[in-house]
Amino acid sequence: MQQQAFVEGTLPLYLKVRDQLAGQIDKGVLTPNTRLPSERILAEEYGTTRVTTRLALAQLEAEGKIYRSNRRGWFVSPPRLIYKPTHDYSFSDNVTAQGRVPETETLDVTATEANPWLATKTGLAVGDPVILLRRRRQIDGRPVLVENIYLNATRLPGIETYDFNRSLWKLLREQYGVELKGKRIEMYPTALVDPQASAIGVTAGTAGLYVTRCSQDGQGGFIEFDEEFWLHDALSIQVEVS
Amino acid sequence: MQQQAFVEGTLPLYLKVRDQLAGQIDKGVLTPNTRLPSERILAEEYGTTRVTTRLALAQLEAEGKIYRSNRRGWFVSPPRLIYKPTHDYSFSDNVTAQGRVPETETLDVTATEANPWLATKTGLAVGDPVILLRRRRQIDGRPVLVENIYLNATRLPGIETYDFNRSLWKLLREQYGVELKGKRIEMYPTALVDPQASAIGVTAGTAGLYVTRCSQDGQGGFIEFDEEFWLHDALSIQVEVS
DNA sequence: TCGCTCATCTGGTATAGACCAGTTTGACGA
DNA sequence: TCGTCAAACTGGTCTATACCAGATGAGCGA
Repeated sequence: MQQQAFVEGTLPLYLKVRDQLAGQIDKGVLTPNTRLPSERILAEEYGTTRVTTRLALAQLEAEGKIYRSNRRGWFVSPPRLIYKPTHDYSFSDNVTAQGRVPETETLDVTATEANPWLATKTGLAVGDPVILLRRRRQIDGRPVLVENIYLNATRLPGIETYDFNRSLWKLLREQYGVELKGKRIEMYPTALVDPQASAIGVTAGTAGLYVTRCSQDGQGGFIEFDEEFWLHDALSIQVEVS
Repeated sequence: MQQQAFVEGTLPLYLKVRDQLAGQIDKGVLTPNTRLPSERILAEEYGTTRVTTRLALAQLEAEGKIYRSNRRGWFVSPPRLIYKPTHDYSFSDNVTAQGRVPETETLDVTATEANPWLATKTGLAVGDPVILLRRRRQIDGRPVLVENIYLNATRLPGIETYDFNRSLWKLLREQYGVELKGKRIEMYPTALVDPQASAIGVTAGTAGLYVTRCSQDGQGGFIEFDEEFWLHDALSIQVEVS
């Protein structure tokens, strides 16, 4: 992306503070996952108050340059994970391939039924049995997304008995002989609200990216519908068409 | 997306205000492009201060439910434009097809050279001649994106003389016989900073989506590299793979 | 050595003001 | 009737302060 044009002294104070900190990040003085000085100390350093300092920090957070860890402080954001939704099937493989450490936790598994919203998304009938799987996934120890996975219980009998802390894609292939083919992906930026915000451990209102993915097998049968809530600074999406 | 779970009275005040306003929007009491009451009036209504009220408004803004117009007030966001980057070539056609009114303004056209950053993105050599075209695009009178388009000046001689307030894709096809084929798309959520923020007419720090698109013709030759800065609440992206 | 407690540090939420800079509107005058 | 201009109103920025709740780490005791 282009650099911000230099602007003279009429720049608001909170943007001057932003520019100072952004400069230190870009120059590498502050490296990924480094903690910034506390808000009170920054306020004193720049001769202003916490409120104004927080404006500057919120700005950097919105740009994806820093993130906060609940009541522990502000940290420099690591590089974004490159995510190719049309190619990547395995979160773990993708994270590992980029030299980072993935982790997946299953939050809960529930047997339920398709509601009207899910029915329109998947082509199921309202009331069809589905398994709802909620997982949290981390990169280098930082939670970056939570996901709700709706599985076609008719097509995948007994799937709720397996271990979900591994690649779902491999499970489907090895246990059910399913090869995922077609995908319909939809995404837009939004803020994370509860319950997803607390599941990731961020405050409500943190910027995020909402991604849904509907997968089918080779015959066009519905297999799984995936709803992902990402931290907005954690990923960069790439799509190639030819 | 899922609804936020109901939480009891320990909810912070600014989230209660958020929920009240969000309810009015969801129920249709407040309709798209309606102005909200002013911050001072909302503060009085909810028995709190402007700072807290602004927290609630910022939260709704982050969710994409409302947007602000500089010193004119807060407004309810219209529906997101559905954008299929792999299929859609024409902004105008896409907006029109969704029953809305597009508008394109050319900000400036500059003859320049590929810098190292552009060279890696496009495959051009550093110093190769390019035309930089900056445009602003609106939906229903609201600016929703600015874009920097880098055109291959060698491949498209004299292109700087045309009218750019129309579809670039049609211009390329009709005047140069170019059919865009391959595309490499990259996008991530970030905040808009100057000069893009002022070009759209929002304050620096407004949430946005940064999209780049590199297009080639049928022979794989580089045609144009497009850098788009969208308001984050203005679009929903859809990608289909089979 | 290990576990617990508690002081201290962090950000999170909130109040109560102030002044500034664009936008809008309505009254006034030509 | 129409344009002008000033008042009123909007959000934008900022100060100064307060208290809360979760995270942390030092130190104490078993």
